Amino acid sequence: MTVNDRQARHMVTLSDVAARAGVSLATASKALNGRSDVKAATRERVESAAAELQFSPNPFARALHTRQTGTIGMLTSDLDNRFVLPILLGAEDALGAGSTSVLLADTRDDVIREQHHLRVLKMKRVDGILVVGRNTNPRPPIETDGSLPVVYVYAPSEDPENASFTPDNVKAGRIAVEHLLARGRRRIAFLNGDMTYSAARERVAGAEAAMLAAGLELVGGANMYGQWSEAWGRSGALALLDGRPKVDAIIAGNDVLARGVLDMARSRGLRIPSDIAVVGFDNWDILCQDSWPPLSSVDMNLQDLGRRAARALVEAIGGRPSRGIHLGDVRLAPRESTAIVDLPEVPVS
Amino acid sequence: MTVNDRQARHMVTLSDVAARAGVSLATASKALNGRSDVKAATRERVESAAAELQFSPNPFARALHTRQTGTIGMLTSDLDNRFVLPILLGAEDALGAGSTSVLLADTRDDVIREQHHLRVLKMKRVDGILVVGRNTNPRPPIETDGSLPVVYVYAPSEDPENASFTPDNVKAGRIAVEHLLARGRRRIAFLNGDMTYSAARERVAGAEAAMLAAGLELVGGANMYGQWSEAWGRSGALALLDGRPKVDAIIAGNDVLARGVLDMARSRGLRIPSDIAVVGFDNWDILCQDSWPPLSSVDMNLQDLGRRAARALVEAIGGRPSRGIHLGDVRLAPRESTAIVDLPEVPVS
DNA sequence: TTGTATGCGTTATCAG
DNA sequence: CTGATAACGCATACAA
Repeated sequence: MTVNDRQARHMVTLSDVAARAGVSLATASKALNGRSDVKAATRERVESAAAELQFSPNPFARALHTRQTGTIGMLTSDLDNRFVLPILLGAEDALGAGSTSVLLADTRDDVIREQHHLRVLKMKRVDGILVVGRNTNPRPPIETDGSLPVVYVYAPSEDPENASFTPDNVKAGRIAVEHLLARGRRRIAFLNGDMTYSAARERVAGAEAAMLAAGLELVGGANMYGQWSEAWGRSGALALLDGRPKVDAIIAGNDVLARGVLDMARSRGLRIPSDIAVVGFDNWDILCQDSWPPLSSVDMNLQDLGRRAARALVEAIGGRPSRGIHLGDVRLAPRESTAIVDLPEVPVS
Repeated sequence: MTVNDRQARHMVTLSDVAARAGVSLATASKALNGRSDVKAATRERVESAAAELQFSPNPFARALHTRQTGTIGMLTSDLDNRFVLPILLGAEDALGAGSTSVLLADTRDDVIREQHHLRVLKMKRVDGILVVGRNTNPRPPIETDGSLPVVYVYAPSEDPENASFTPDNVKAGRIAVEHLLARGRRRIAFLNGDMTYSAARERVAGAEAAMLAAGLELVGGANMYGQWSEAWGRSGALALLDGRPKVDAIIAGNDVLARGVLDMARSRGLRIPSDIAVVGFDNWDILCQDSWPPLSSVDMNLQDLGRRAARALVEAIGGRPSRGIHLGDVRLAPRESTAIVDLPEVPVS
């Protein structure tokens, strides 16, 4: 159980395999790595010897030579953030399929900690680094000597030369509107979250553009910013529900806000979706799937984003770097809060 | 940017440091590692030389020798699970302070994947493994040859000889009741989640014991099991609210259920907490902090649990293994849903 | 096609 | 106190 015991335990090495196969160490190495020319029969002998001994090459001895560690560093600014999880999952997914593994480092959004972890990751000789932001606001690039492949996810790098993967928030806003229009809604309001988030600004921009394209305007305009809180969702909704013109749909800047909107709408005696439709963003299952009623939401496809970013990193490590901002696709997850209902004919405004 | 470039880049090695300090390789090594006796002046020279050259020892060369990799594996059955995050965070916290880093592996709760990842982790020569379960149900131990230190978190190992860290769900149930009793509530019901979860069974057991200790009984008994869903929270609450005797407090098996209870209570025109108090478990901020009203909840202290487990693993790696199930402390996070109010005098039952 | 010898960057064991 | 020197496990020119 202790380290000493493990040290004592003889790990089977390549020499053991070679001995068992009756060949030299070099031949065993070549056979196992598919190098050079090795007689098929010999290779077979070596391989079965390796299998019988359950040989697994010591990655450190190998790394000493190849300078490839089969490990990438994941620098996340805030692990305790629901958005990083699916990204991490996707990355782990894409990498784990190969044999590269993920070294995790949480910086707590702290510059000092970030530099510390960066140093540690470099020390561990990671093959590349995935930088995961806590929101989609562009962030300053990490300091490297340029020799280490880096890919940014969620929060893109401020340097457009770097490779970044971030969700398409503009499109997200657009498809929210298009979904509601398709459901026959016309008097749509956009209750937004914190203005300092580019996600908030881009989502409403996309929504506004889609409304314009349909010859409509957002009820209450495009500047209903507040906080990412249910409380603001409730109070914002209250203002909208009591205001004029009457809205028949509210797009909330994210699912948390949408929950507040649902609560307030119900408490005002409105039926959802017949009186008013509600749609959120992020498609956070815990908030959407089982709310009253279940909430339609735009899914930002974060897992896929993480997967793509990880793949790009692997490519970069392989010498095929990518550049620029890659927008991740998004899609709407329809639920009861925007279900089709027979709407009464109402004159516009 | 490519691998070749990096290979070309000359990494400063210990010989460089030694040369610059004008000492031998061996002396430099000793000086830097505080080994053996080295003259203070010499050590100083070596250290400054190392600093000037920004020397960082190649961990692979080192691992080749010491058999210690400074890396632990984290085998999580379900990364996309809110409970693993704080645990991971705590572990990362405890480990990152030293220089051990975390190799992440998500098994998707799949036996095949688990074995695969286990193999990979062993191949990468991790110093130890932290196994994080998706719930607190005991799980079968992972297959190792016993030479590798393993610590189980959240889901304890079925083998009592292994080291496990799991939250104290019994105590959690108890303090929920004690909190409500202290707030003057007497007719308390426990609306529970999925019966197959030991967390559900233990929480209600703790609650029941605490009621008994106060000479009371749970309204509706200890068997109101259902699902971990808001829908069940709503329908269960409906039954309780319309039933007899009238309850003045509902303990929900977790925060999700509690949200359903809140929704239903409000929709029945009840005021919270004056008419009825509600308390949940897990203290999931997104659900508790900003609900209507904010929800009191028992915090399972997962981050601390992760931290403790990680420390135990480090100890085990150092040759001081621990054994058995360690219960993590829990505490109540009071919010408005159980705030003190002037309760009307009511006869019991 | 196979084997020999050498080096990768450290640490550890000995002599000096 | 310091310095050669031998491992550690593997990959690879080069020789056979």
